[in-house]
Amino acid sequence: MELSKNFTPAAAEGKWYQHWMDKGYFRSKPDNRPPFTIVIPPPNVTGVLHMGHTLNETVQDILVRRARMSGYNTCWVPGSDHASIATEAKVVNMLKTEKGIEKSQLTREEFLKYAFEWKDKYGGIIYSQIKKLGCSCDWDRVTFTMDDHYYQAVIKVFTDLYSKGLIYRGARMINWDPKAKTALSDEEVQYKDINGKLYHVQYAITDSENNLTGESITIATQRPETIMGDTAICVNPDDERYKHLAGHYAIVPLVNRRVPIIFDTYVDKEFGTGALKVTPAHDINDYNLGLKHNLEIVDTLNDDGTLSTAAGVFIGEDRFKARKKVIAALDEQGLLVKEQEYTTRLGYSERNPDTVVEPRISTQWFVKMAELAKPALDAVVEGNVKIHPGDRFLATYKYWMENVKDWCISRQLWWGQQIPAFYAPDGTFEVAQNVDAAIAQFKAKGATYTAADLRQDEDCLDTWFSSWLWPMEVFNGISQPDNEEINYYYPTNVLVTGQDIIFFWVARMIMAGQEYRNEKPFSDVYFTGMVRDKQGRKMSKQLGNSPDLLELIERFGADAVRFGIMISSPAGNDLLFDEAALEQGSKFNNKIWNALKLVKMWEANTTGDANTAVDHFAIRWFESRLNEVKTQIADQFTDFKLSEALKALYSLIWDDFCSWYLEWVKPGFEQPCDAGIYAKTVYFFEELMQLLHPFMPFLTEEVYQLLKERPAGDDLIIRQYGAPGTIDAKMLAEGQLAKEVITSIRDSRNKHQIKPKEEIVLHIDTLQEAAFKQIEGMLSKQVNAKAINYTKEPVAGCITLVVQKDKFYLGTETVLDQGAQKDQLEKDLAYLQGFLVSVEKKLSNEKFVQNAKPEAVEIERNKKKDAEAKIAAITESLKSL
RNA sequence: GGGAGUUUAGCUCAGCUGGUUCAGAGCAUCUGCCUUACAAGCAGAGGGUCGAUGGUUCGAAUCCGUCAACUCCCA
Repeated sequence: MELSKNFTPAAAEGKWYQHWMDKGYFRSKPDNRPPFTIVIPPPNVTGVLHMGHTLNETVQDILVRRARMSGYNTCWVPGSDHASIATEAKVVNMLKTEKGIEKSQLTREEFLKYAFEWKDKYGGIIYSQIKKLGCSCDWDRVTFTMDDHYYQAVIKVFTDLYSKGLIYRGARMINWDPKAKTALSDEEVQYKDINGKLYHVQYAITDSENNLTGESITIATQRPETIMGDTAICVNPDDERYKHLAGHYAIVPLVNRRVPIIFDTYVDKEFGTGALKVTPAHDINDYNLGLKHNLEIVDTLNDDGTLSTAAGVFIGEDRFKARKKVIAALDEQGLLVKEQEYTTRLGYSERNPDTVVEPRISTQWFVKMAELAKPALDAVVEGNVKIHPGDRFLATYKYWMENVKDWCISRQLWWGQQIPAFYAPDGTFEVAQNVDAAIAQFKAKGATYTAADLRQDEDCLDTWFSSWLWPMEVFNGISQPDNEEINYYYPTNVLVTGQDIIFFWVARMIMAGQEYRNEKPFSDVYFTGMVRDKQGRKMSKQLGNSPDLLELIERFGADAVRFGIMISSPAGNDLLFDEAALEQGSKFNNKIWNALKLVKMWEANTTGDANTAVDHFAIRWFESRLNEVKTQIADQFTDFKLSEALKALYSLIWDDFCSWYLEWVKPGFEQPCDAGIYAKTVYFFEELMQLLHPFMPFLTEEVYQLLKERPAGDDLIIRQYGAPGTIDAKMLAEGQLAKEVITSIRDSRNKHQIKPKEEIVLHIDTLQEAAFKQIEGMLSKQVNAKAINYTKEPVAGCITLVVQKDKFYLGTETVLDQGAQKDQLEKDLAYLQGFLVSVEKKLSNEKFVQNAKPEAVEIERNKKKDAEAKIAAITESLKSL
């Protein structure tokens, strides 16, 4: 069969993915093999694949494919999460722009119907993209966090934790997203440095009798629009400036509220004016002060970020517009003393990045974390769950777990699991899996209600409250504990994810696993870095520096994309994405393709018996080299050093196999290929494709199938790895010597400007003639020598060079520049002499000889001997010039 | 403000518990080649005071202290 000039990825990708699917190779059912399980970090159902996913999925596919070829029953579960805030925002937006419907016009049921329609329409896009990448997920297992069984599992866990006292409802200061009108957890707030202003505002003072003293106190605030919510002024008790104000009051401007002056060491004397206005409803620290000093709480904001009636002024104005108006009003009244530039950090909503989060007091549902965190912390600290790379993230994990705060899990949204709390008209409530159970619970307490009397909590649960069950519930491990699958697949083997969700997700999954199965959810966590552009900037839609993945696959092929992303991705480090790496990948494709073409050319013209053992230097050498790399790669996989494993393979294939091995066994022009050598070469090629398969599945399968006729079912994807054979160190050293000799001679030819086509005569002065005799054929071909002679004397009129301890003389037609030759040799000599001096210095140092390990001393002695021998060789050569 | 990490060739990074000619790889650069698998290629080459500075040691890119720059996480 005629092979195309270059490898064409698109055809191979479609063909083999379909073949693998048809054969059911991705499907997994429990059997008696050991399982290797990975659950995909569920992407957002409305999302499309970006570079971060690509890196993630590629890593997972590499691990899964390698495990599949190593005797494991591999199961990679795909799926997505419902992403409540993001999806609800998209659906709301779509309803408004496409249908002109406001969310407020719809009932919950109607809205959810639209949301599910949206999900059905867009939810599958990401799966087809993951397939394009070649990922070998078990597509019969696609799971969605709003599937019926999953929904039930979440409700079950909620009611269970509630009954254990681990979930409670309470009023707390929470992070409020005024755009989405929902609470956020601490992890959903992102802080940014902002240039703001500090406004110094004067408050009049009254004494305890409510008489103006004529004095005033100046506070500094970043948020003048909240002063209408002030319920105290706080100063440090040690601050001499304010000591006399004990028992006095201040008058809040604009609203003329009389508030006490309180004293607390919390206030920093140095900051601002040393006087703090306290607004318990709108600042977490003020809130805590308020609790301590029993202050009134005046909430001056509505849920959409506008001023409430409680503010008294500028009612209905947006908080930022109100700020400007308050400043103007204060200025007008002469109360604004000064404005000061000030850098501060503001919290923004993760899901609405342009929206400043508002601290707000509200009644929400919380998970008590301390108790759940303990076993989850131990699991990691004791090494039961191993984090890669190294302990870099261990410290972060530990810190968070030891200082964990309660988790706010209620969201004022509809798209998600509705909180199963049922309220009676009198305000009492029961948490139960459904309304009937709630009625029964009420009844047990002596209250009789019908379903119509009860009202279910309007809010839904945080998406992470469903995601934390992912490794269990994808196998129905919560909804049907102890089913065959959960017992077989759980705990899973590896979780591959971005380091940015260590708290959102990883920590909480470990908590849930420990709580519900008393077992870790996975043995290893592999954190990938962030994908950045080549200038090191994060990829983002705003910058437009995020490439279109499908377009990249179209241009370079999936294998090249996988190669490019893995080769530049050392474990845990950020990845600087550069198309040059993908180009390198497609060149690698092509290199392998051409090697295949070369080998196929030999196939048609072989001679001899393929079954006769062949004793060829190149074969013996490559066998050892292959085994060496196999062993190395096995270790690298154990350490999750995938990038290094790929580099090792790249070099093994390109340099050792293509540049050396194939050249060494290549038959002469129009000569037949020895059948034994041919068979061995095909075998090596297969082994290489097998090792590379997890990284570049399509190309390797294609080449494997083309190398020879295969019976049905002989597919590379399921071919099992054999144990690495023996590594012959002597063989490796001889191969190394051969390569070095060839390279040095070629270098000499180059330096002396001998045309590639010109043949030389090679004279070798060596003590190990036998070693060179066995490689004469390949040696003369590689340096273009017409004859090889052995000598014990310098050969006049030749280029002289020394490799290790052997001397080589190149006889040539070209007239040589003796001066240049001499210069080169003298340079080498000078270097060696300097080196010798340093070694001798070391050896003459008594302390070194006494203290160093005997091996180290021995090594130095050998270095000395080697250097002396080389110096002798070069000196001799110089004499002959 | 608290914590963690990084700093090695023009770029991206390897270099494990100090000791082989230890200063490496890939990409980029330069030179010579259309050699009958591959010019998306072949054959070669050049390039670095290992962030700075002290110390430990017979010996430091490697261990310790201080400083500087950058990155990330947390408040």
